Amino acid sequence: MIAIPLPGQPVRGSKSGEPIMAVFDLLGRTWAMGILWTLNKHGPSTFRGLQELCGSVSPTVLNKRLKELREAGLVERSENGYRATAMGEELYSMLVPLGAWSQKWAEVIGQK
Amino acid sequence: MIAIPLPGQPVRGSKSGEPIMAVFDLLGRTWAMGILWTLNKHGPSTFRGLQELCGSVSPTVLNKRLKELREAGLVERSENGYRATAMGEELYSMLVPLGAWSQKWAEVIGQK
DNA sequence: CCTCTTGCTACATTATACGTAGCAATGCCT
DNA sequence: AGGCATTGCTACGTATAATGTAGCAAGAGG
Repeated sequence: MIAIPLPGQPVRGSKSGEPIMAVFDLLGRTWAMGILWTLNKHGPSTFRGLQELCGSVSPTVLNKRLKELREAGLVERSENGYRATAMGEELYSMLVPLGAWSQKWAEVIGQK
Repeated sequence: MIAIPLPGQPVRGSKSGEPIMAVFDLLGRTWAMGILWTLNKHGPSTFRGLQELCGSVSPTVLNKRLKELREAGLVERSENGYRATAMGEELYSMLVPLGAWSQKWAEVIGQK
């Protein structure tokens, strides 16, 4: 198994070690952005809570993603379950514009 | 093979059909963001040119991603090779802040 | 002790990604 | 026309990742 993507190391998808490529690797795994999105939108959640909020995520993948996100310092465990760290919230805030963009994109694609 | 992720349909990672989930699926595949990033940073590139710029992408994956990105209306073919569409550039502009964030993240992680 | 919830792990199946090889088409150049 | 280089892929075998169902160990509450 390839390691959890961290800056300064070759990652799945790129061998340059550029931080942005580590981010792309980290986020470019099933449910990674979805989990970050959900955690920030709904606040802290338990493992099972996240499973329900995400709807169709298998516990295997959820567990892997949570481990990776925790190791990357974006998610941590609290008394209320998993929650985003300050870094995680910052990253989330950069994903937020994607939400609005995706609506627009949906319209454009739909018109084809 | 699951279809190319489009809004309004269940996608890999989510069955809700929300556009944002389609975006997460589309971008959450190896090299998808990397290609978008490279195309916008270096301008239009040929297939082989992209292969070199990306460094370690296999033609199989590059071809798949390009097909998906074209179908999603983010990339198109021009006389100078592949290039980002207006929509693609817009999406790219939302990824740009990630570049700066990733530098900061690299420092924080590195200090551990 | 029994039951419920939580946070996982096991395992078998399917889907993706990787990497090397190479082919068909086009554009030179002689 | 013949030969060579470049481009945009496709084939194919292997390796890695994701899915989905089942279920177990630990803790809380009665």
